[in-house]
Amino acid sequence: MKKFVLQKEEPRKRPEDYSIPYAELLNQQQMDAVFHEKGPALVVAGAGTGKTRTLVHRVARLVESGINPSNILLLTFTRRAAKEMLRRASNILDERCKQVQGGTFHFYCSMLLHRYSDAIGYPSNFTIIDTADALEVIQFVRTQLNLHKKKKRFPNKNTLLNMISTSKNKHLDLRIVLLEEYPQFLEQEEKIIQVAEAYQEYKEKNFVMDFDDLLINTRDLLAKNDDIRIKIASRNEYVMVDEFQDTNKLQAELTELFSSVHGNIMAVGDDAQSIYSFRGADHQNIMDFPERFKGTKLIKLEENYRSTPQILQVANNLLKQANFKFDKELYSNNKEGELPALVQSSSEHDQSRFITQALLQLREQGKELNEMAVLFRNGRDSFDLEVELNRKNIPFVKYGGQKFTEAAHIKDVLAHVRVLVNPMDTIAWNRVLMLLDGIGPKTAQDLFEWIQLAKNPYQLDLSDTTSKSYIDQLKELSKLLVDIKENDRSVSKVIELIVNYYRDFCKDRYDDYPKRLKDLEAFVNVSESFLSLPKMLEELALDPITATAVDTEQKTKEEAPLILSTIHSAKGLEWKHVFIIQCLDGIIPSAYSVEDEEQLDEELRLLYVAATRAEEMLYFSYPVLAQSAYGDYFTQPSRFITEMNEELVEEWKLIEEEQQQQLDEGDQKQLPG
DNA sequence: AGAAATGGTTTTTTT
DNA sequence: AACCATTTCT
Repeated sequence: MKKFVLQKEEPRKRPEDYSIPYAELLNQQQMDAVFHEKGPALVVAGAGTGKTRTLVHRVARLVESGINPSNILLLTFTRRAAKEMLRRASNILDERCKQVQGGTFHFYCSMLLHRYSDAIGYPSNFTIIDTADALEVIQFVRTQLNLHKKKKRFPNKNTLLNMISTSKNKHLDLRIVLLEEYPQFLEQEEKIIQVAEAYQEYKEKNFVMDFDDLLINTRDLLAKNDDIRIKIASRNEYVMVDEFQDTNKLQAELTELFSSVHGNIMAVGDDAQSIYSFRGADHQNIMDFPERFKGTKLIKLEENYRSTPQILQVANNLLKQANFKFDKELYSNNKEGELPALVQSSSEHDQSRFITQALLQLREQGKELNEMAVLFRNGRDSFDLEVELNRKNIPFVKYGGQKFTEAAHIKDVLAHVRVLVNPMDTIAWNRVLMLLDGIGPKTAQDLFEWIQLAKNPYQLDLSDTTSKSYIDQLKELSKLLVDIKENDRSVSKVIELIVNYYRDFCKDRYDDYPKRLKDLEAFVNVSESFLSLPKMLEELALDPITATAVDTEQKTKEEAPLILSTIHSAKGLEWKHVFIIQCLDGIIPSAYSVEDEEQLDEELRLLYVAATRAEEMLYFSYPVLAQSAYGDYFTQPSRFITEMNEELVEEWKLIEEEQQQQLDEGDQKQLPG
């Protein structure tokens, strides 16, 4: 027998043992995070302090040290963020980094639940409903319960879903939620609870889960089945959670469960950037982390590499206004810049003119459009600007506000897909049938009862009711569905057929149909990238198309577009020039938050997040006059801006060209000879 | 009875 | 602009 001696492999511990020169690329605190070995760690990272950079290098370092990439779990706020980080890690190391488990809590939970569906009594092909679907279910059970016929106005479906979701995310009784947050609806408590129960029942009967269910059911799965928990957590040798300040209590619990075998958990976040409490996020999670995970190593990243000192001064000054103080002061060794601008315009439209012209001027100076961004509190705050940008042919993409896949016309098309994928989908059939003339909630419901019993749910010949006005339309629909079912076509071909069928409905229903028809064409193109109809539905639910509109044809040659974004959707991103528009009291802070100190603080953090996106130059802009249905009225600039130390910003005055010329002439007259 | 039209109210941010 | 409740139409 021959002996072969295996050398003992020294675990790589010190930076010098690695091929990547980490010490040259990172500062000391970042190094501490990247080289943190075992046990829990909390990285408190201020805006622009290289948080993402640190996570990316930590992934690379762990993989390089020999950890199997699929035993690393990286949880992020969006799937896009996870993909981007793994791409960057692959760039600095190699492709192995792409095998790191990653994504949102919802995505990872969905994966686990599909795998262990038996344990919770669901079929493995249960479907996920997004917010818009959930709203339709609420609407459906609401009409079924026939709750109206009361002088008192019943909460709308959005409010109802918010109530239900809050009670689940914060683990409170629905009554308590009503008492604390919706006292105006307390009178209707019984009926609201009825809706909540009917909603829950619908989901269980139809084997669907909403976003909250994904988290709750995973928590229950792991908490009640120790064998499954150990199996899953054993695999998660290293767990990292990004944006920890925006996780909710459930997610904090899940974090603990996921890492419960190895205990190697690193959370990264910034309590000053917590902006999702409306969704149940609890920035207390950051403060509680060291208690939840005993022996936590605390690492603080404090040097900002993103912005000029002038921008940071403004950001720091904003935070000082908080009712509940932060112990935070960003500093930077970056080179000096200009004072942030405070721009007052006479109207919203003049504001749009200013932004557009300023953008064009910057472009002439050689700046790329995609180095600039316009940020705002609400999706609608950019409507006027969008019109102006279109007029000036400035290409832009908008993030936040209504998503592409949430628009009614796209939902209509998708409802046909859902009917084809699952003929028992009540809500989808409802939507499809109610498009037809003469079919309302009741008839749609009756037809669905019939469909449930039919041999072929797509063969809609109800020969005995020929007298009905909608019978011909029903035949058309049936022809489409049967045809798609019987032929094996590509996803995009199917979408094209549905769009062709739907086009006339679109024209009838919407005045702005040209725009919507364009969206439909774009959707046919987008659908090419999906492998199957069920996969498409799943992907779109967990990772919806975040832009508001999608280009019909990929205009590859054209320049990279300007970014318009809600502040919420701008999280984690950065641009050289950042314009924050509609800085008005009532908008930011939102009128709904001014009563409550904590909510007011969140609005302040929102403005802080917006301001810290800027690298070179920051502009706050607001109009003094606003239009409403009843006429124009004067507005107040945001209290956060008026309370700011005025030396930190420079006021810009907008002057019309003619006025300027008159001024010039006036000046000349005063000049001697 | 049930669909469509009309009038008055409310309107955030998103996985 | 979307939504809810009520009124009018088929």
